[in-house]
Amino acid sequence: MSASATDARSPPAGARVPGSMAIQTIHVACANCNLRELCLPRGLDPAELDRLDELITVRHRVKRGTALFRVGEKFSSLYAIRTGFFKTCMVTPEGRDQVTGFHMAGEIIGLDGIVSEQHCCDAVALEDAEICVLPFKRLEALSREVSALQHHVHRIMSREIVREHGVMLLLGSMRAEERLAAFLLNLVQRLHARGFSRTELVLRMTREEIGSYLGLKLETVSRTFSKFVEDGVIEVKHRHVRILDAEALKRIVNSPACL
Amino acid sequence: MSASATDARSPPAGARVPGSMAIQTIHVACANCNLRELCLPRGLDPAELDRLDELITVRHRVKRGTALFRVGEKFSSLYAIRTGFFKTCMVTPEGRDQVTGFHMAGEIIGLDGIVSEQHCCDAVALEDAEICVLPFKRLEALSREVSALQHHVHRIMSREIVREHGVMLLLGSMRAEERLAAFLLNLVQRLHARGFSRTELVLRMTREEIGSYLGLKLETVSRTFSKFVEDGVIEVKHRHVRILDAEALKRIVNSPACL
DNA sequence: GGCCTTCATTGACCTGCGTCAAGCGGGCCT
DNA sequence: AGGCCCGCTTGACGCAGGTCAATGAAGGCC
Repeated sequence: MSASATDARSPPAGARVPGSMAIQTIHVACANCNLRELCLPRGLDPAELDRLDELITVRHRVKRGTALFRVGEKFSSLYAIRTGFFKTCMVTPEGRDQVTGFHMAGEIIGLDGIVSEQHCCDAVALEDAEICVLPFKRLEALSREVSALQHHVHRIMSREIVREHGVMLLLGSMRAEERLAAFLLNLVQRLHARGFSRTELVLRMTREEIGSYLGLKLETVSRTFSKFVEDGVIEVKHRHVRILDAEALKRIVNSPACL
Repeated sequence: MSASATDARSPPAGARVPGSMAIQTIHVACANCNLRELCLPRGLDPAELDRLDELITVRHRVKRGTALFRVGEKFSSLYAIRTGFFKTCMVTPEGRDQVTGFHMAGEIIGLDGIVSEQHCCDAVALEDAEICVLPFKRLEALSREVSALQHHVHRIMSREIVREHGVMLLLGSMRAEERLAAFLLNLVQRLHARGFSRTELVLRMTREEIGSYLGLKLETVSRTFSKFVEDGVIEVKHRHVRILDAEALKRIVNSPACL
């Protein structure tokens, strides 16, 4: 069905790559990437996968602590995280900043830049990372021809909107313990979907970054961790966290707080 | 407290069922709609506009207090607000709820439903409203053919992501006065873009709804309004607000808080 | 018009989290 | 190996905003 929509129209200029894959830092085809189940639409047939591969001509490494993009930079591409861990954060004029998300392998970042053609947040690698560059103009062109891809792009954006709804709920109505419990459960669930343990995780971010994301101060994050340890819910050794009682965490999140 | 909180939000059961009394069909072409500059891509030529018009076969009225869609309902369409005012809100299992946005004429709601094919929040009219139904499957099909429309859909979703980033910043790092000042400035700016005064506005939502959106209790919202009135920054009469000193509000938002 | 429900305001008090400060341990650099 | 710095923990204290309660004002409904 995707094919039928494609003919008739003149192909957009530059949709096809002018050859040379020589410049790319890393060479991995989408078809071989072990994230394809997470990152790509399942419905793509091999021919469509090849076309997507042509689109992604650049993959590169981002060193820990460096930015993939920054506020105000011109938007031209989305980025798929192959390995590594990113935070996105906004900086207000007065210097306050706010972590708006943590992003791991298989996730797409850069969506904020589409609307005004420039990025409105920073994306900083919290550990050495590898990313695929998806030139947005060409992604749009291809998704006009491959409806499964088009729908996938829509789903990715919608998922980000829903995720942010969840963060608003957290920031707007939860107390410190609930926020941290929700945060841990969310992280470990996403890691589990990537084949990691569902009880153990290594935090890639500082207490201050967690606090910024959760609308708490770093001291409160630290104290809340200690509280959880005291209660036997988790074990913490620096950035290593082991969840001893996931049910207790879930109960904390769902606690009616008052009443 | 439980009584007042829940009653306020649960409209008469069944009032929202599509096709029932609250919702009636209206006939207005996009080409004649006075919101076309806000709602539609500017780049559309008349022929493309006609095709969009074909897609939007249903326009409805939604009565104040009734829901356009609810959590868990199957997603099939986006909705463009022609007139009226909506809130979107999430409800947690334990009954806490969180207003995630206020939406006015020219804005598109329902984007949350794309990812899982069901809505994950409620959209409730805060005043009698008229909306255009955009069947999403057909919108996708048309935007595969009209690239200006495709890009517009992407921009709308990106804008929503950026808006939510802003709310996260607000919820995560601002104090009560800053939140309310930012809220008022945002509202009046959006109203001004629709031809209304830039100094006067009528709040369509209760103090409790404002509080929910801003992560504050209704008493705090009320007190903060009173504080602003005392300081001569605004005048408040019930839901009528006049901004006397917009600069002061801006200063409050940008205040370095401490230091 | 009068009643009733809902919304808003204000006061008094309480508490969760922020603030400030001190100390400590690990990792990194030379 | 040693030292330094950064990130983390913990304690003491204060305050912004939450909680509880009482009162009043406005709009809908008969």
